[in-house]
Amino acid sequence: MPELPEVETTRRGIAPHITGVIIRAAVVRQRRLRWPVPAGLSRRLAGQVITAADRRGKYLLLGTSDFTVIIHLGMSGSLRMVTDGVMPGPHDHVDLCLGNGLRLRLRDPRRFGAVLLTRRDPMLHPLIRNLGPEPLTDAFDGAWLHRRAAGRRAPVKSLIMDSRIVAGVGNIYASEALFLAGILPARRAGRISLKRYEVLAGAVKRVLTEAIEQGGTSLRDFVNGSGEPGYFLQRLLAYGRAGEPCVNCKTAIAQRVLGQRMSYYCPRCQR
DNA sequence: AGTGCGGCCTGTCCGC
DNA sequence: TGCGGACAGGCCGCAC
Repeated sequence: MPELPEVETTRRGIAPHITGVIIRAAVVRQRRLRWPVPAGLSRRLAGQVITAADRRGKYLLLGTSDFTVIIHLGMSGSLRMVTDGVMPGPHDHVDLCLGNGLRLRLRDPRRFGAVLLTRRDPMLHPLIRNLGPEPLTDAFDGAWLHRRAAGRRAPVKSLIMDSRIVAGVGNIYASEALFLAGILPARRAGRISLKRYEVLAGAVKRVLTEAIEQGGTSLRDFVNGSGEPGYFLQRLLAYGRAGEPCVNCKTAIAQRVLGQRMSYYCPRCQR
């Protein structure tokens, strides 16, 4: 489900309900996610106050008095606030039960998501440590992309989906950004000019910013912390539009698998 | 070091 | 209406 805009939408939705609130307990109905949910989660979190709801790439970082709860939504995960007493569905795997009568509930049918716990600086966690810059900061720009692309023969789409290069760009927004930038997704990363990478970096920032403003993209079941869908789906120009006319030139949008992921592009506008 | 895959899961959709 | 197979928003860990 979620790329950076969907995770950010989730973060903004839940933050007001959880920050400054004490955790009473955790209910774990299914431990087997991407990695096992830590043993003793409820015992360790009971009494902890949530002090922050941050995001790094696609990871949500819930800071508490002594820990950070690291949450990843994988392919099909969503988080929402429910009141105590709302019955869990079959894929509602974890609840954080809060002192204000609300629960933060993780639903994840495919179980590619994760709930982890660390006592240390979360930025040093193995899953976080090697992430590239946040795409919406100044650390991410065309010069950075151009430098990291040097010598790479893989497709540029694979480059911008590599979380070590830039954090949080997934399959939807990679296709969208390349469409906006007029670059073919299959073009070899090492053979693109600095000038074009500057355009691409701008396109990544633009598409992610606009998607956040629209509350993310709901393809199947993405919902924000209140259970509402996002509206960026209606603004997708390439992703999922194979065979439909390009908004610029009317040529049929093409699709092709690159790096095991489906890619969508205009064979005329993108070079 | 960079690249390409298998694998982890369930739900949905499509063609027969 | 049922069934098999392909596919889906991620990404680690491994072999080469």
